[in-house]
Amino acid sequence: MDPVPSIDIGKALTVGEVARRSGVAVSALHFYERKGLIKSHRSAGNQRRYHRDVLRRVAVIKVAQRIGIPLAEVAGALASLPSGRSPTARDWSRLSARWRQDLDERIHHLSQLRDQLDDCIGCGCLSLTACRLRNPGDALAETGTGARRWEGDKGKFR
Amino acid sequence: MDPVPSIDIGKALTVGEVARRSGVAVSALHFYERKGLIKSHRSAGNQRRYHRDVLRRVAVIKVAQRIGIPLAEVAGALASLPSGRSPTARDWSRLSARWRQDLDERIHHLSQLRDQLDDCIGCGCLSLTACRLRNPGDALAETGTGARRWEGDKGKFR
DNA sequence: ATAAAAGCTCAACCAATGTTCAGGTCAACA
DNA sequence: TGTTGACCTGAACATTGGTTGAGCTTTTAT
Repeated sequence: MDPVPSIDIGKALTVGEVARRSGVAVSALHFYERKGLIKSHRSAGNQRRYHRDVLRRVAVIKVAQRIGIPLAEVAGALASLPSGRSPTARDWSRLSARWRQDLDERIHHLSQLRDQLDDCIGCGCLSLTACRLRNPGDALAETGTGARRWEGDKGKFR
Repeated sequence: MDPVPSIDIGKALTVGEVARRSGVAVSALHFYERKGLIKSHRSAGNQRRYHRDVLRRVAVIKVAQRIGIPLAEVAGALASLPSGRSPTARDWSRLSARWRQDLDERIHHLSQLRDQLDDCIGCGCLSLTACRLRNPGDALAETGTGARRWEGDKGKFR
């Protein structure tokens, strides 16, 4: 077996390996690192080496992205995890429950919008005074200055 | 070949007036014009003057934005309208029916995602092989290279 | 030993939706 | 007539989530 396993490092992963196994591009991993979502240590020759738990972290990132959570928020959430250890099922539970709420609100928001649109298609009004579509603020508050949320996972032209 | 405004021009609107009455910034109106969503003619001194129907067009734009239709698509839709005349109730009906579909799909998409998330919160797995959240493609196809859709109307820091 | 593959950094660029600024002009009111 | 507020253009900047390229180094395979 392994003659020199000081601590179970379990073979660090290179950036290319992480990219292949997680399905995100190398450039994206660099980017996530700059943004503080993942960490690496360096080889003697200054190349990135990742602990295996990075795979789970990237998985969390990808799911959060699909839900529509901006990276900055994911960064905060991941930072709240005890560093050094891999996110456990319990950690994931905590994060995902929060994000689920977010998702739910978004769905609710869109559903209300759809209902208003249905009304409006009927009346065809776009009336300045009466149309609820044109006059938000009752059901749909313009909730301050937040990051934009994207829905789709498109935009992967390759 | 237009000696005098014979037809009821009804006092053209300045860009400031349109901004105040439509609730969008002057800079946004310039932008919409560059993108071909609205048109203006010019005063003797090269200032923009708008026909009143611009207000209705801007209303359509704003609603489309809330629904999450990218401007380029709105531009196409507005261009398909007989130019020169204001969008009628019937025009609006046609457009909004299409956009409603779009909205519906988006809601559906998000709902599926929520259901998957619910499953996953329960199991806490994020399993590489089993987790549907991590392995899209069955219910949620990564549908090609489309424009991103935004949900919120935030990001108006002023 | 050497060549190819993979990795490094930094900068520039993409798309979408605008805003802000600088420098100059126009229009309306007193 | 003068002043002030509204308007003009063009360029640069902002945000989010990355990608692409140039130029150079490290690692791996033959």
